[in-house]
Amino acid sequence: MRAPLYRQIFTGVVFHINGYTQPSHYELKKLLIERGGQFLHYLSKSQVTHIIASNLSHSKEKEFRNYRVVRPEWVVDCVQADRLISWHSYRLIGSKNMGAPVVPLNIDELGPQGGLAANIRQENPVIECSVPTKQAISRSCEQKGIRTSTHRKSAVVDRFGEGLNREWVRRNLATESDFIPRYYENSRLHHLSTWKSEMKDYVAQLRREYGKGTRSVLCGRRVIMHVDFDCFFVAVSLLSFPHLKNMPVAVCHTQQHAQLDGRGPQEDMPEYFTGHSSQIASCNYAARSFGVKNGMFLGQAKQLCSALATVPYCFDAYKRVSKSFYEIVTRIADETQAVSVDEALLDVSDVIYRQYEGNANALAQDIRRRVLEKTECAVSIGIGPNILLARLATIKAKPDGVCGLDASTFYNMNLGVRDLPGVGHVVEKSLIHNGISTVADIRSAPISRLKDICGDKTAMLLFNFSRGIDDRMLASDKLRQAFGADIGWGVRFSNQHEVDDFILRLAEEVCRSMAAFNRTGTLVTLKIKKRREGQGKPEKFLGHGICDNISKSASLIQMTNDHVQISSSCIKLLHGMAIDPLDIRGVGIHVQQL
DNA sequence: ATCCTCCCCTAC
DNA sequence: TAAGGTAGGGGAGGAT
Ligand SMILES: Nc1ccn([C@H]2C[C@H](O)[C@@H](COP(=O)(O)OP(=O)(O)OP(=O)(O)O)O2)c(=O)n1
Ligand SMILES: [Mg+2]
Repeated sequence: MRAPLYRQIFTGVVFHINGYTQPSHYELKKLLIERGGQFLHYLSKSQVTHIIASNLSHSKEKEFRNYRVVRPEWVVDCVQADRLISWHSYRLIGSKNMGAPVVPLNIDELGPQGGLAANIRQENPVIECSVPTKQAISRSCEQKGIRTSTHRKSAVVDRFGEGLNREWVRRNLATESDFIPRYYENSRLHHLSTWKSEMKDYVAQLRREYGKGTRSVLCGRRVIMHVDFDCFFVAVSLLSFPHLKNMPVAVCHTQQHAQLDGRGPQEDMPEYFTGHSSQIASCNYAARSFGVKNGMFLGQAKQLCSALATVPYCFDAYKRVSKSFYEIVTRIADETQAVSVDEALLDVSDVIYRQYEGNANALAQDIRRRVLEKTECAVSIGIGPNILLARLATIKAKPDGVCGLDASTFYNMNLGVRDLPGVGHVVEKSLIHNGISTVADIRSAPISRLKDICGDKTAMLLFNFSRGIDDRMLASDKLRQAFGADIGWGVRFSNQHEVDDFILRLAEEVCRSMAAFNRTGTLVTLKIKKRREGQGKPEKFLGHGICDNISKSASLIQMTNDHVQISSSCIKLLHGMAIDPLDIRGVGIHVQQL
């Protein structure tokens, strides 16, 4: 075998060339391959390490946003220097000069070729791909704890005036060692997700206790009920603040809950830090009459309703009330599906005949009375021949009522597309863009057109929904298919070590949860939220702002829920992504193939 | 055809 | 001060 003619400087580089280039396609390919590079004729996103292009169309730029896109001069200069030069100053997309180093290629991802390691280390000798040990982390935490003037924590990099170096802001960043438990304790969305799983389990347990068998589903007309608390968080929190009951009220995080303790703002603080971007989890109907909505920022809500009162979260009480609620409905219904902490679907097809002479309304009022007596909170109930119509009936039932809905009444409701479950703001927009804004419009559109707009499955679902048809059964207790943890708040890193540290802690979180359910898996996915080029301070304080989402997955050799294996695999995945730690605004770890 | 990877969307 | 999580349905496009 002959020795290669050139030093194999491009070993491990898998490249794809896009569009017209100078030097030509052919010349670049020759230069790269002769020196150990691997050429992909078609872009394979999982394999490619570099995309070479001189200019990109708008859509290609979007598509390639998360890849190393370099100008052809990089190849020429590497050849000239006879070594692999850092690609960063040859970036075609994004800033040409980034302040901080970017992680090297992940050599483990690229296969067994031996020659690459030396090259990579040359390209960036500082950063090693390694899993921090427990000891290393506790050591680093000890260091963080020291607050003498000589050992002060180094400054956080604050490029966008987010106030990251204010003492109280710093204490709430993801780099703090107790960040994850503290954050989870206060995150409503985390609680919402956790409770959903817990309530599914609780329903399964109650059904065993109550001796409920699987319903003989196949035949006959169904009667489905959709039971949902009215402004759940507010209703429960107001049990502790009954004097506010008739005022417009919202549940949210804010220091000031002013009307409770009479305190005003602490001191002169820019608006960005004073709760204007606190989200309203739930607001009552008095507040809604001003246009206030769940999920809205407090600042915006206050503009609509200056008298809006705020009350704090009472997470323990929400869970307590929810359990009481599920005890009541699970005992009564033939079949129960937990939809969320405050919402259940019931199949009552048999029980209304066995105990209520076919009077669904009487059963519904019975449920409402029992829940009110037990929890002091109101539920509304929608009744229909299927899940869709029961859900839509609930809209009419609220607040504090019951409503039945059949297909013919549904036809006359003149609903907008957004009212259908499964149509969110994106699908709504593309439907409206195509001249379809109401349920009646969907009904008169040919299925082929719907398929073009929103894909086969969704089109079929909407086609049926628009005619009041929904054959879905209540979800039986299916085994959970995935475990994950995502955090997109307070995530600000100043160096690679902090990122690796956080990934280890997040992996521990996922593994803890898997162990609790006695489950293992083989497919690990790392999701990163990366600040989009050109974006500065997020709209929400310490939030993720507008990001590109990047995910990469890896198969493990064997089933596991071991955090060392999972975090090390994630750290390898991260190093294959070429992301500046300063741009990371969110991290998620998921395990599947359980 | 069907699977796999890397996404996007929705709901609470 | 704020606490923008997550499971599951689904699609595009390449690999098998
Ligand atoms: N953007 C949102 C939506 C909901 N929730 C929480 C608080 C709600 O109280 C609970 C239940 O959500 P619902 O959609 O059922 O809303 P409500 O129960 O508050 O009001 P209603 O059901 O009367 O419309 O979930 C939240 O935190 N953030
Ligand atoms: Mg509700």
